[in-house]
Amino acid sequence: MAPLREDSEADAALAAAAKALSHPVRVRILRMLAQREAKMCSHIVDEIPLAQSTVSEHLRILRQAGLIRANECGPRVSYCIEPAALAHLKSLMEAL
Amino acid sequence: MAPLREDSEADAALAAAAKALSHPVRVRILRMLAQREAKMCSHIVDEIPLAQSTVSEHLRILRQAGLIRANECGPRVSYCIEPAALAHLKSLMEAL
DNA sequence: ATTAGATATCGTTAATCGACGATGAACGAT
DNA sequence: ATCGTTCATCGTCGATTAACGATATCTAAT
Repeated sequence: MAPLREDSEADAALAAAAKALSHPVRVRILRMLAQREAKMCSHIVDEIPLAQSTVSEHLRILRQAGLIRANECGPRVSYCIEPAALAHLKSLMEAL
Repeated sequence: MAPLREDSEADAALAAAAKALSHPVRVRILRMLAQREAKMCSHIVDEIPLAQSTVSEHLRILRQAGLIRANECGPRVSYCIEPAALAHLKSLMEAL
């Protein structure tokens, strides 16, 4: 029942998460969100010297990796950490 | 004395390490090296279905990121984990 | 000196990434 | 109904990545 190479899924999962963290701006965003509970997208854009569309793209990557979650409140969107995903990533790293 | 954005270096360091881990083959290589003490390059090539030059390139990336070390023994090269770098990476991850 | 084996490096190609401006969709306020 | 704000998506462009085969280097052995 076990796959031929039992670690290959964990390899892919860790690589995918690492890829999401492989850009300094995304690490910075994650750190921002880890400190305070949640942040409006516009607030994040204000603190990062990049175009709004670029920041939005980084947020999309973090979101698709499952590391952050978006909460829509009217026209605004607030982002927060997804604690379970972050914990999972940390455990994958520890297992190395 | 502290820089304006005190975390930017840690951001860059974590992003760089994550980038080195952002490919499943590199995760797999790191896992192989973490299990046994060291492995010959040829042994790694044998276990991975990619061209020798491609595996060598992945090894170079891991080496330049400081995560592994190469020991030349005659015409052979054996690779092993760089424990301090791995520990540093883990602590950067934990700090998230 | 030649050969064989083991690696690293080079050059190329297709694919992916990072950044941007422009546009579009959703919503609240006027 | 229109407007302004907020955010996501699209199209584009240059830069980077991943993979390969071919080639160069280095050493041990013959």
